[in-house]
Amino acid sequence: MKSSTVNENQDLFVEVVLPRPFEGTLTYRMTSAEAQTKLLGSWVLVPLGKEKILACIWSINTESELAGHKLRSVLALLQWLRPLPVPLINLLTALSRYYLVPLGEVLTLAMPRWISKPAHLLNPTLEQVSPQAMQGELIFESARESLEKQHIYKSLQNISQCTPLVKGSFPFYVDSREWSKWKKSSSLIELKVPQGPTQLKYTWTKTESLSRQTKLRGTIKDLSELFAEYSEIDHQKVLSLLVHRKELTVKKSLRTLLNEGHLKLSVHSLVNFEDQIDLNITVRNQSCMDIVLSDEQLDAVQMIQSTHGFRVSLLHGVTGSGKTEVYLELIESHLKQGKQALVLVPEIGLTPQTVERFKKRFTVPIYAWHSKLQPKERTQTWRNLSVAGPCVLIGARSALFAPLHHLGIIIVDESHDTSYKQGDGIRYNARDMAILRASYEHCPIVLGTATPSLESMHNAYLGRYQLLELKQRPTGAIMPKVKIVDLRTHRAVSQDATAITYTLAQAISERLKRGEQSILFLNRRGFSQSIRCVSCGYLFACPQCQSILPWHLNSKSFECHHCDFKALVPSNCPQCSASTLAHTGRGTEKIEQQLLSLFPNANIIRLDQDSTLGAEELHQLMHSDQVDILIGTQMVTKGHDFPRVTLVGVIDADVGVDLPDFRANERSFQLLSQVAGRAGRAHLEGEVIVQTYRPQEERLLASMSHDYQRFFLYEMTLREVLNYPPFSYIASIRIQGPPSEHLRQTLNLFSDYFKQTHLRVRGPSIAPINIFKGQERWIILLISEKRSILHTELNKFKPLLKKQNRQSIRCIIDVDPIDFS
DNA sequence: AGCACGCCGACT
DNA sequence: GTCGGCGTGCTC
Repeated sequence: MKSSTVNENQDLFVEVVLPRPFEGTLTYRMTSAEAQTKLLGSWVLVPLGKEKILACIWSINTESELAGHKLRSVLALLQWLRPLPVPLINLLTALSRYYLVPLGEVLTLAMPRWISKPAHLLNPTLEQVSPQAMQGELIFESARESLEKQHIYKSLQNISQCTPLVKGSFPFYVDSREWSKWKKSSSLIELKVPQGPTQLKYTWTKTESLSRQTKLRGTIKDLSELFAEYSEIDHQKVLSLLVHRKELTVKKSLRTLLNEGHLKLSVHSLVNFEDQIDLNITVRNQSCMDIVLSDEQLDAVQMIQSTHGFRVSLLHGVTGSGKTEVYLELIESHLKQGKQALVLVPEIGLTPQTVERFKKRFTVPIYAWHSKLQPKERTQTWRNLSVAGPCVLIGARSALFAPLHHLGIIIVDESHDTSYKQGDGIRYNARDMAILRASYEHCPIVLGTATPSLESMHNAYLGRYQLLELKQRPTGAIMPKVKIVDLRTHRAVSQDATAITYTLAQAISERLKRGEQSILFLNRRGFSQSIRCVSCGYLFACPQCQSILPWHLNSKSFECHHCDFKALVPSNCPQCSASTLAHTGRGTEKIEQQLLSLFPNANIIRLDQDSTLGAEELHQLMHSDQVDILIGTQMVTKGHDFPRVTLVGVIDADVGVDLPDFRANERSFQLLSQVAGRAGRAHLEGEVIVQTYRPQEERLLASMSHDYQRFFLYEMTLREVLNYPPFSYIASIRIQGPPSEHLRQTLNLFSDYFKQTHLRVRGPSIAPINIFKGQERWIILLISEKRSILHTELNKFKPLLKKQNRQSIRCIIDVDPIDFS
């Protein structure tokens, strides 16, 4: 990219990525005259077929294999859009290879759907008309010629290089007939892009004397006087100096002068993308001066700061150990150096609170980035970021691809959270990609969590990550006592409240008396109804394939999802012959009813997927004394700090562990640890009651004693024996479509194919949950001890997959899947 | 993705 | 005899 040494008008070849599902880049010509600015990552308008679309420059070459072929030229270099940061280009390229997603699709991650008002761009540099030019191009060409006769065309051309043209924002008058004519003649291209990041400064240059001006009166006279005084003048200033005239009249007169060639319009100051970094600016709010870190926290900060450049630090700290303080401290030091910070959080729900906390602490802009953001806000933030100085960006997954140009540090909060893995579309893991981005940015990254994923901890032990532990709670709060209640021996408190044992009911009742709060946690995620014996805990398994048998309401019988086994429910338990068979999977509403029957006077609120309660409202409610008991699913476990909660009850700690998922135990442990962290965060001692049919399992015993190490060692042994991650690498092939011969053929083809490879193959097995009626979903698991082998095989397989991807069958590769259903 | 080309059913 | 279905394949 040494444009200065390239001869004028010598052709360059640029490799561009288009937001289309193409595997690689496309090559276009570009003259070096256009190439005076930095090109890498720049946004250009290119022709593709008969379309004209926005693309991003991935590389620049002076030679090309395709030279001499029918290469087309870049239409325009859109200088008002800031080029994509180079580390982001590298990240997207790597992501595309790692997850086997076409580059073009990957680009859309860093390219928000610019759905603000459509802007218009005058086609400034048309391709040369070739003999074989299409009809459309000829029409266009003639339109351009007629336009070129007007001086005004040149002016428009200048402007459109620097900012998109939006009707009404012209410095001169354009009537709507003319406008629509241009649009129709396709000399204007409609683009959905944001307007330039800053307002443009227009400068007028007087070229000829105005003596030949025919009607030197009115506004024209005013203007000519103005231009006599100033040889160069800002467009806005013209308007402000002629406020006594109607703006439209001024614009019309300007147009006349322009059209007759008395004036030239040149666009001078572009947006200045070369920001200057302010060192040692004040970033901390005055009101936040008195924060004192504990020795542990201070150590962690110093250890992370001890090296410059890229390094992964795993910050392992129990709930309430003050990880956020560590983040804030680290971020502050980077902000002081004029750098930016990126904070990834798992759920949209806790973003507002986190944002508030950061806003209190820092004077620099704090931006939020999540899916609930309005398109307008999103575009605004995207634009702000591209020119931002020191700032903090807090967001979910997709914030990772935000155009931060001075990234100084990345924080991944709750880094164990599985929602970092995107479950549809481009199935990337934001935690892993964040590490990759940090490596390209040469900046530190901190993975914070109370329960590290086995993969992360494994990496820490291998020395790939720096491990930092926060073992104490600076507030002095002690960890809650955890009591395990064996559902096989403990009876329900009453006929009307079958889900609640006497022990739990007793504990709740105590809190009610003391005016403290309880949280009841119910995890019913992705679990179809099944039947179990409440006496011995026996769960019906398929006699043919050992998987858990789901019970179907419509057939009132068991139907195995992995084979063709079907059976009616027996009246007695096959294990202990008791007649105490009951359905699993109790909903939150049901629990609410049961609680009301027990405590008719208690104030109970429910929080689940279909509850309309926002995070703000919940917070307020819980801090008031209008709530005694909160019932909820996953959501109650995250981020909230409710000081008056002293009891957490887990209704059924076994939900989810029977899923055909080797990470089920890990997730259960993480969930239980997190739930336990909700109890007794302030000065009141907390208690956790866990109801379970399997009190002897390690995930429970370890979480009971708040012993991550114990769980880690136990589970790692299992993973090693079974050869699961982190001792192996997995990819899955998901095949979805209506049951058909073609589907069966595809499944057979794939499984036969993989049997010839070096990969371990499991499946195809049908996914437990069929989302769409009449659709089947199959999964083939591919396992290898070497990541490179897995990738090589997947790449070899990909053409085959693409070929089968038809007739309403969808085949997807999922690298590092977390979701096996 | 969009768009054209291409080969088989119900209509002026 | 044509209009139109979407299956297939290409776009620098």
